[in-house]
Parts: sequence; C-alpha cells; structure tokens
Amino acid sequence: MSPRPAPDLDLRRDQVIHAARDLAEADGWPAVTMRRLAGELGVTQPVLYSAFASRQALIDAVALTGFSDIAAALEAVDASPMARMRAYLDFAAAHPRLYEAMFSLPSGLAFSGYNDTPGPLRRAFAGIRGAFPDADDTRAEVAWSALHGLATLQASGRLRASHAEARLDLACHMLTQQETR
Amino acid sequence: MSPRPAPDLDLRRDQVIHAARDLAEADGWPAVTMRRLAGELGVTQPVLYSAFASRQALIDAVALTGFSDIAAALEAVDASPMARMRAYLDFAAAHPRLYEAMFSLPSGLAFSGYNDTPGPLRRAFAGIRGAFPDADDTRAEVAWSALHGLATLQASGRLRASHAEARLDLACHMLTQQETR
DNA sequence: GATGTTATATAACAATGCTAGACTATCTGT
DNA sequence: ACAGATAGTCTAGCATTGTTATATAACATC
Repeated sequence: MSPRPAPDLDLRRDQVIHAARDLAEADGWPAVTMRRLAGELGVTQPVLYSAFASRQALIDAVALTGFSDIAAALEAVDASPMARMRAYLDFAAAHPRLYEAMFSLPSGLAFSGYNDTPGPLRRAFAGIRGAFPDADDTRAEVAWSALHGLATLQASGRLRASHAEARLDLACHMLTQQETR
Repeated sequence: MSPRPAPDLDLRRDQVIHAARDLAEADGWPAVTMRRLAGELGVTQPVLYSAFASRQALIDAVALTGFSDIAAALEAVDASPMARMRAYLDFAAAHPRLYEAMFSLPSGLAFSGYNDTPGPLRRAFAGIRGAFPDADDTRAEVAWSALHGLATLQASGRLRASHAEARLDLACHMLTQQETR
C-alpha cells in the first residue's frame, strides 16, 4: 500500500538552491536554465519541478537564502553604524548575483509592512535597524535605501570605484549626525 | 541603379522605442516581445532588426530616452536639493518600468567615469550634481545613491508607503547639513 | 516598360519554461 | 518470496521566445 519512498525534499531543495546560486554567481542568471541546472545535478528537468513550482519560485528561494545570509553577516559584526554599513556593502559586493536576485530580479517575495513578510527579510532589516538604536524607523529606512543605492550603483559601475570608501564615510556621518536646528 | 528608398530609419527607431516604452509601462517588460511589438506597429519582426541589432539594444535605447527625460525633469525645477530630489523620486514613481530599464534590467550602456558614457547619462547626473553646488562629487554620488535606493525600494513595496515624505525630508536634511566636528 | 537593387514578409532554427504520459523502482500484503 | 499497487523519474513534446536565411515584392533608374 505504501509507495516508493519520497526523496528528502528539503535536502533536494537545498541542493537545487545551492546549484542555482553557484551557477548564477559564475555565469549570471540567464545561464541558470532548468535544463542546465538539472544536468549539473544529474537529474532531469521535471525533477526540479517536484521541488519548486517554477523557475521563479526557485529564484525566490535563492533570494531568501540571501536575506538569511546577509542578516547573519550583519549580526556577525558590531552593532555600530560603520561596521554594519560596511558589512552590508561587502556582502553585496561579494555576492553580486545573489544580491541581484534579492533586489533587482522580478520577485514573488512578500513585502515589508505585511505580517507575511518572510522572516529572513525582517531579520535582514533588523540588522540594519540595530545599527541605529536611537533613531526611528524612518531613519533606518533611509539608511537601508542609501546602502542599497550605493550597492547597486557601484555594482553596475556607475560610481567611481576608487571613491567607495569616501562614500561610505560620508554616508555614515550623515546618517549618525543628529539634526541641528 | 538606385534601389528602393530606405525608410526613415531614425523615425522608425523612434516609433519602436515609443511603442516598446508604452507596452512596457502598460504590461511590464516580459510582455515586450519582438512579435507583439511588431504586430503593434503593423510590421513583422525582421523589420525591427533593421532598426535595432537585438532586443537588448532596443531596451538600451529606451533606457537612454529615460535618462534624457529624467535629466529634463530635473532641469525643469529649481536647483535646490529638495526640489531636485522630489523631482527625481516623482519621475521614478511615474515611470516605474522605464526606471527599471534604466537601472535594474541588464544593460549594455556604458558607465560613468569613462569618456564614452552617453550624454543623457551625464546630463542626468549633472541634474543631481547641480542641486549641491557647494559639495564635492562624492556627496553628489551619495545623494544619487540615496535617491536610487529610495526609488527602487519604494517601487518594490519594501518601504512603508505612508512615510515617503518623511524619508525625503530626512534624506534632504542629511545631505545638505555640513559636517560638524 | 525592363532591370536591378533593396526593403519586407514568410518560414524556419535553436533554446527556453513547463507538462502529459510512459516507465520503473520500491514498499506492502499474502 | 512474490505479485501488485503506488509514486517518483524519464522521455518526449508543446508553446513561446529571440534571431536569421531565404524568397517575394516594391521602387528608382535607364
């Protein structure tokens, strides 16, 4: 009555996510095709669809691991603005395609402000929020926006690469200074 | 000896760009297929390839018009930080798919720092730069990054929509205050 | 008009995401 | 042990995409 045992779906999901992430980081997201992914894992395409409903769902899952990882990267350093901001930018620079999946690629991930926002997303924002304990959420959102802008514009080569440190310094100063008026 | 006259290529390029931009703004970039575009213009696909070498080249051309337009939008308001910043965010919010083509989609456009950076791109940055005449380029780059981060995170619904004005105010204050130390 | 050149259209190619149906491996019940 | 049922996997295919080779049709010159 009981059929062939189900393979460890969670394990397989992890393997697929890992392979997709590596492949994207190596050759870019357009190279992450279901066929190539399946070939790399030694299975056929339909197997991937037992783990993920669509390619989009897979990309979303990869993005989610990215949010977990960047949250961990933030929590791993001091809760000071400078340390957290640097950690954020370092992460984005070290994993450009992953960061792309998190923010630039079309995404089915739920958003901030809703209760169904995935936990990793909330943890990542909390990692930034925690660097500005005396500020309000608005300031933390501006900080996040500045970091995100710096990360993406720098990644696309639209800012002078040699002035990255100066930009970080300036942004950090601006965000930590109290209003004077 | 003389062949059939070449159609006005520049005119056709403009028409294609316009159609692609409208279609993208209406139904998103994935809906902008060469077939649908051709059908909308009453021609067949190969004709599009006489105007643009590839779909990517077409998207790049659309993005370039976006940079021209945002530059014009910036130049149309006072050179004050607040006016320019608001104009930038308004533009991004009013043309989300166009802004997507300019910054989020894969792009073949050349980058800042090189002499071959397209003029519209330089003009757009100059529009931001002009709002901070007393500051250095580094501050202008940080301003641009903050604006870009605000625009994209807001567009993807990752910031509290009701606090957009507060974020703009805060960002503006931070960027205009002099260092105090 | 006839001719030759070139813009356009037809039709096809290769690759993609995704899926229906055939096959096969495994566990259960006797 | 062995047969049967169940569910995972594979083969093969569909529809759609960007892009292009070939054939057709339109136009300016003579």
